[in-house]
Amino acid sequence: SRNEVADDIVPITPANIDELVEPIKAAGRIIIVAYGLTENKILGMGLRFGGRSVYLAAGWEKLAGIFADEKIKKVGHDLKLLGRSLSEQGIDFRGIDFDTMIAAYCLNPGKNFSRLAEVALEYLNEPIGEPNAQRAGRDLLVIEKLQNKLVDQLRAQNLDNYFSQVEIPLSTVLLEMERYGILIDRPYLQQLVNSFQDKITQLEKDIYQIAGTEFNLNSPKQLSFILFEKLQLPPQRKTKTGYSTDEEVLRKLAMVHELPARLLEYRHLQKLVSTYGVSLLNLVDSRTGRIHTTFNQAITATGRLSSSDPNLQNIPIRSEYGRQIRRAFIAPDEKLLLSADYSQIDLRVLAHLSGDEKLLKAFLNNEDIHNATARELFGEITPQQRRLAKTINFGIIYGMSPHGLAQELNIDQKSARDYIENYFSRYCGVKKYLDNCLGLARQQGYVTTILGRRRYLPEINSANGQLRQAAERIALNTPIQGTAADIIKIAMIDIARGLAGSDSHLLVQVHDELVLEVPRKEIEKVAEMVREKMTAAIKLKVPLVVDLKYGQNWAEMEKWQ
DNA sequence: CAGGCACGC
DNA sequence: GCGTGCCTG
Repeated sequence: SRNEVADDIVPITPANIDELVEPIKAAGRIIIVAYGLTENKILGMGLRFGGRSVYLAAGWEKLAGIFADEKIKKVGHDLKLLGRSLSEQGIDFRGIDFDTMIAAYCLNPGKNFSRLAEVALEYLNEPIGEPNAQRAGRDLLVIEKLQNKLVDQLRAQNLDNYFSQVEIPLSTVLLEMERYGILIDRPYLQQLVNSFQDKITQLEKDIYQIAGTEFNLNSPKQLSFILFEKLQLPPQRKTKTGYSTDEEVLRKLAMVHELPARLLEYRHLQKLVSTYGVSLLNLVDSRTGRIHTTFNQAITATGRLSSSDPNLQNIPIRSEYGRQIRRAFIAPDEKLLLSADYSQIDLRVLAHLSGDEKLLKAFLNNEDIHNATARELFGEITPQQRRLAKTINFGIIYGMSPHGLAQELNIDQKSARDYIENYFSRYCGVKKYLDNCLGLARQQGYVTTILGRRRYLPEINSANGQLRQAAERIALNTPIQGTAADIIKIAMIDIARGLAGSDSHLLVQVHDELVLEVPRKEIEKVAEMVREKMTAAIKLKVPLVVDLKYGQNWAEMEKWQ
């Protein structure tokens, strides 16, 4: 049957491409495969429409009108990537209708379906060979068959709406965000890198002097020798390969020796320079001065997005030096950055899913949730008790064990267990809900989010205690984290629609935060629209609260009302 | 390529 | 709990 498929595809010379336009329009639907997308180029492209397949080795710009036409439905595998590539060549891409990567991800987000071959193997039990001249013809038919199969399975899991109304529209929103990019203040960032680099050089000198020898500061192995053998400092913790030299360890050692203190600062600055300084500067588009990340829509097991090249979801914020990096993300003069983040969305989701009376009441009264928890658990709200309550709240969301909580709070496991027991006796709705999650997970082999997306947990009944407990934490965390992800996805689609045709743009999503670029004149209108779309994305038993900020850069922002 | 480490939510 | 990325060896 391979030959039959291979014969099915017709190579088209650039001169004849124009003749495809009318038939494609008549078909109204086109399956696309593209090869060699890596270097902002395309090596070849297969198209299938109206029951026939063609292969183009060049000349697809003549089909720009087809690609840009929203009414012509596009079917393929990772179409956002194709859209990015076409965009580099000045060709707009609209009308994403079905994506086998995203469909397969919706059905099983725990698996890697980044390549068509992996989806074909899973759902058609059909291996895909090495690329060759006939590859496109076969891939087009594979996608056609896969679509039918995946549509059936989505329907069977009642995910067809979620797929077509959330994930598919989202892929276009993400494509636009990637294409638009976020502006970088390059001279500022370069200057900042230089000044950090000077500090690093000085710290290196100091550390070598204190150690009495030069060594590679970036090597935990060499550092471990200096700290624990040469200087005879007390090791705190072991790793697989030796003694740990992580931040927690160095903090302890810093109390008895000055080298670890310097090293902490060195590591911090080195991290900022290498991850957020140099590499960020290298990724700025020289034409636009902007950074164009890639949002991965089909990577995480919980349904969150991820971001890479560069990762804009882990830009520093906590330390002062870190905030200086963040300051390099700017709006052009006539515009502002608008940041909108969900307040405590995870705990609000937990309140909704569990129906716990105390948690619901705290949010309905718009209380500070960590204060409310502190009052409930300890009867008082000292800063210390609030911190404790906050850590416990985080622990609940992460399905944290007594062991994990003990480590986080630096207390013994017995005390940690007491805290957790106390929490569950006060918030018994939460306790019941989490127990029920575990029961369902064990019985069904999966857990679900509010929109019905599943995450399978093959290890949930494992005889291996470590694996089983890890699966149990996942079972507790995924419905919460995954539901929060569902909610912000809906909000993004609604906001993008609200912005259509305007000069305001979504730029970045950071799990519970959206960053937009907005003309100064529109800031009030857009801020209110964003708040409205985010709070109304989904109706929960508690209100969704959104905090808005605006400013010329991503670090220095003022509250919006 | 795995491990250690560190940045974010 | 969920990611990405730098560096070393």
